[in-house]
Amino acid sequence: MVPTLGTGRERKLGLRERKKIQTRQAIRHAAYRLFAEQGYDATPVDQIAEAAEVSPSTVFRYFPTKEDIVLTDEYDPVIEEALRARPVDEHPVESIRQVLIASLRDLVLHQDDSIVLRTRLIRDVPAIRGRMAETQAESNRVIRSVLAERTGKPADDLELRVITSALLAALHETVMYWVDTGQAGDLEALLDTTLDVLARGLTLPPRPPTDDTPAGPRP
Amino acid sequence: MVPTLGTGRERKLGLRERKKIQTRQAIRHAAYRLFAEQGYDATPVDQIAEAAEVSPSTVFRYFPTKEDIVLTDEYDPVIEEALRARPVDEHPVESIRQVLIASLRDLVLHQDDSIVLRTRLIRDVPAIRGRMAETQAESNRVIRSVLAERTGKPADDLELRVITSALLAALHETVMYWVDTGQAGDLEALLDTTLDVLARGLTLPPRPPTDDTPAGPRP
DNA sequence: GCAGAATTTGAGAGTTACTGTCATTTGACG
DNA sequence: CGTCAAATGACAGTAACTCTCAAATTCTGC
Repeated sequence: MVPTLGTGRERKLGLRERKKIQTRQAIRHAAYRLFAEQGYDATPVDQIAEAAEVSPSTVFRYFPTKEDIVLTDEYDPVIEEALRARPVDEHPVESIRQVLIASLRDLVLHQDDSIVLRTRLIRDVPAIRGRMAETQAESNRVIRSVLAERTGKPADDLELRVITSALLAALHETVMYWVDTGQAGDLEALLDTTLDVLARGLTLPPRPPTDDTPAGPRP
Repeated sequence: MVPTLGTGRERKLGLRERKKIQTRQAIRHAAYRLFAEQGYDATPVDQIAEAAEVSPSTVFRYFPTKEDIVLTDEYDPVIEEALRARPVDEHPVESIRQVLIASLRDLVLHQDDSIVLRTRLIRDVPAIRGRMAETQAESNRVIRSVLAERTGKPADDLELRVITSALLAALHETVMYWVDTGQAGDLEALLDTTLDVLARGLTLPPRPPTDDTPAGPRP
């Protein structure tokens, strides 16, 4: 099969492709609705299929596992690109900080609240939480490869592995904290705190907030 | 295989309790052997039950999920106790370092190679890897509570959560690295490297080891 | 437009990890 | 020995997948 090269963008999606995207979204929307209504475990795939008006086979064709209906994250390429755009000699923690804050603002701008739904499911459903480890491992790999490129170190270098895994775990924990506290605080400020702790070498703050600085997040 | 009965401290346990321990081990040993022989996914629980000479019901009574046959770690209480024994004002990263190195030496002393088998399964089987996240979350909670006690901070404090999750993720990554490289290097030295990276704020080493400058503290 | 190729879909049967129930067995103990 | 509680096994049932194959749908060359 020889696709016509360089004929514009993917503006001209065939009917087939469009239907696929449509089906995918139908399944996901149906699933999210049912999960919210009756819970994840209490919602069989058959029911999702029925609600999305497809056969159960089709659901599994689009999402290899039920968990994948919730956990399909397409942020990795975005993060990767943004990360590559940072100055080469910048401290990794600082680079991540900038990239995350930027994409976070983007999300807020687009009123995308699916993160909250997703994060709640990740927190509450063990199966999803487990599968989350997989996607996090993937992000890990992506970020590590960027850091490897710019430091000249091999991608399987222990120190790189440690840096990225610790970083990602800490960030994940921060979002969890945010959701745990009802998304009350300012996520940006929380991320700042987290990255500071990391940059500080996992120590507690050098001085306790005994003065009248009203900086702390108040849930 | 003839089990040696009633030796050592098991004397005080009733026959019932001893049989329970025996059954538990029989299941686990059968499972490990079959997993090694034919792979995890290719080994149904029924087969494990048969090999262990118990009914499938019994297997599920001892291990709620198939993954739990692999992932039952009873190290948490040990770690917790050892951690509490450290000086209160010690840097958390340093406390962990000491505790881990001690228990590591203990493992090597007892010729316990189940860690390697386990870690390989964790690396290679997605289902187990996923469930691993759960047990790690549990360890997370335990360690966090110890740190909370000695710092006076609430257990759900963001900074504590960040410290423990980053720490555990980094340690897990280190063991993975060790297994990836065929358990060739010295695990203690690897742990040192890792904890140094954390204490250093996730930076790369200040200067590459090109000259003969006497390095920092090397025990 | 149309025939045929390629792809997607649905239906159904099969496997496996679990869950719940209940009768039987087995160790604990006076 | 007899009784009681705990452990076990047999069985039925559910739900998440997997595989296979035929029917429906879209694409392609003419």
